[in-house]
Amino acid sequence: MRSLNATAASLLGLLHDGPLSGWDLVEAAQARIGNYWTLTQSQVYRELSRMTDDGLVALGETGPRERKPYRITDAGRAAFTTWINGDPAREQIRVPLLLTIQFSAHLAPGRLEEILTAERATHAERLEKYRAHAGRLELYGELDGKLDHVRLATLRFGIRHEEAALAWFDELPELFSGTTPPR
Amino acid sequence: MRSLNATAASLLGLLHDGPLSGWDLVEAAQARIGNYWTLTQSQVYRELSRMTDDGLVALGETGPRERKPYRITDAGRAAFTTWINGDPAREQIRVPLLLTIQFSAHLAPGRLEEILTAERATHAERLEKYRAHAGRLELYGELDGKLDHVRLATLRFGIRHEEAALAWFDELPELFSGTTPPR
DNA sequence: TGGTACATGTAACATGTTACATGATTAG
DNA sequence: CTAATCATGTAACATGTTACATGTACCA
Repeated sequence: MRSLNATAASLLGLLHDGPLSGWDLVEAAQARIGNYWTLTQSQVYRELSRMTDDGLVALGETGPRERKPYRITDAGRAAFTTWINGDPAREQIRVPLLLTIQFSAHLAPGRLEEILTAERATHAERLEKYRAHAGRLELYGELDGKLDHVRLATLRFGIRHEEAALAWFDELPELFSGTTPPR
Repeated sequence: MRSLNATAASLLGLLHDGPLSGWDLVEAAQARIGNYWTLTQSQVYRELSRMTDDGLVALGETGPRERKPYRITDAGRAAFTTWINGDPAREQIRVPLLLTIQFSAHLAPGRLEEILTAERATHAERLEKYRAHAGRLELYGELDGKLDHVRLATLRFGIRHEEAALAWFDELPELFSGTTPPR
């Protein structure tokens, strides 16, 4: 049996909480793992039919609006458990902005500053979004005593990284000013 | 004319400094942009033959060991300039470890700690590597007065992010301990 | 009754990964 | 002379992206 890829495994992970249609899965993935894992609707349907062939999920009765709920099978649960207990794959590192900087000698005058300003703004927005979300989690956690640690942990990862990005943007002018930093 | 992808554009960027063979390009890419952009040897040869067809690079005389130097053409330079002046693409966010955490309820006992320890170590190693590299750059910069700002800037990005990662690893136990952090 | 959100899916293509096959040159 | 490194390339496949086609149900 072919081993799972991270995207397929994530869908199985989401299906542990109960049957979901392809559409539901896209929504759930966006909400639960969308901050650090992207998948498209197209991929979801592809993985679902593949996993159906492999017996990892099974199709339920078609509901209203052609809704087709998938549920995880025992084989699916087994495959998922194997996958999750393996070593996580290496992080993907793909930062187009750093390519722009690497080759910034070829930029039109003023263009670098323009790009940096725009990029900094999107990072600042993301940070705000994460902080607001984390704040809501903590608030509800205090109210009902059931803090969603897992969600909070992944959010904190995003927060740390966005803070790092902003700090970097802010030290950039100094780096480019030509003064060798004291050691 | 089809527009460039970031990988092809990077190769053109590297070719601005003079003709390079496919092999050279793999090495150069690894050294210059490998910290935040991955490409395989296979991709390099594919992009080179595509760009040759499109007239963006041209093949020189075969040298020793079947060495085939490619040089950038005027069309290549034009395509590159257009590409680099465009908005950088969105960052890729793919963090398998966060999937592991999201679904950590399904981990075998003790497995989460094991994984976190291993992951933290690889981040710590990367941080050390980046710091050492940045230190060398700064040292040479002081000696000959020509500090490589661009290289240093991209390294600092990596350093900031690895520091963020380590700080996150270190706050994790507290997050999981169940105490709602004070606001 | 008409627009919006729900819902499924395919097609075509781009990009990325892994494995393999082949030969040239150099260093020990 | 032989192992390592240099060097090119193909094949097969996996994954990701974009665009399109189709139809359903709700709600204003």
